[in-house]
Amino acid sequence: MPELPEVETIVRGLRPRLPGRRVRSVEVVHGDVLAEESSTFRGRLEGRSLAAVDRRGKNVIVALEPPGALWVNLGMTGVLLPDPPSRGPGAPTHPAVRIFFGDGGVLVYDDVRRFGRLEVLGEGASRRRGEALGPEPLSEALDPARLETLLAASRAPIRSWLLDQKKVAGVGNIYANEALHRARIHPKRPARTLNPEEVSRLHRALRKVLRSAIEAGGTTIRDFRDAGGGEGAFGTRLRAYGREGEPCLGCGGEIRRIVFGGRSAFLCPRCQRETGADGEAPGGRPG
DNA sequence: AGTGTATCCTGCAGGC
DNA sequence: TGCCTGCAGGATACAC
Repeated sequence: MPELPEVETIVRGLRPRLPGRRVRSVEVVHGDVLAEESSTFRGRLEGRSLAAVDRRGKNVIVALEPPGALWVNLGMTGVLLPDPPSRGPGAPTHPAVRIFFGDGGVLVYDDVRRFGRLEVLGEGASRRRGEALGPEPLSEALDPARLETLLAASRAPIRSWLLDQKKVAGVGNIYANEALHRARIHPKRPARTLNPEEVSRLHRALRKVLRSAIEAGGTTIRDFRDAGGGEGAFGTRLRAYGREGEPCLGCGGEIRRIVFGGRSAFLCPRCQRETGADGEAPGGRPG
């Protein structure tokens, strides 16, 4: 569920609230969200302090003291709620892990489907985990030249390429579709067939859509909540994702849904041609 | 290397 | 109202 903008929104909400707090105890309600044994997880966390909150791709990283890090991948429906109310609006509905602090507060990991994963890593393992992910799309590390080089190495459909966290970190199905629509590139185009102009458009569209979504506090389709339990406002600004049958805001054509790679893709067949767009010979060279 | 499929789970919308 | 099917912001493992 949460992609880069949603995770960034969560991280910004947690940042003023977690650093400096010491873990007194950990309650594991559903051990299946842990990448390790419950006892191991608890033993690694209890007694340590939370030092900082950061994001890498779609992961929340809580730096620990003594040094190490709690990595949280939110899966489809995971949320991190600091000091939530115990009942009423904003209360956890499916708590999986509760981290109790010495000051009497609590951080709840709540996850309806329990596809999320929490893991406490040492410094080295945490660094290696970060290095295994592709560059951050909003960082200087991913300029158009770098993107072009990376794309040239792959025949995968561009939408699948964007979803691969080892290629670029943080892009999920919503923003992959949104960026491709804005860049007028068909989701199935093999990555290596994008010409420099298209790569440039994709680079710009990706950054713009991610930045705008962060500004809006992310996209709430159904489950996403920020650290305060609030919803993201970007849903009303989606141009392709989830708009099957509705008019394309660019040309008035009809947004269509296709399925490949096991996921829905949304596109405007007029703005995003699979072949022959603008006479640029997208779709690849014969041979 | 890339693709299709299955798996982990629960909830919700839509059709009947 | 109930039952059924399909679908969901993710990640991974497997066979081909």
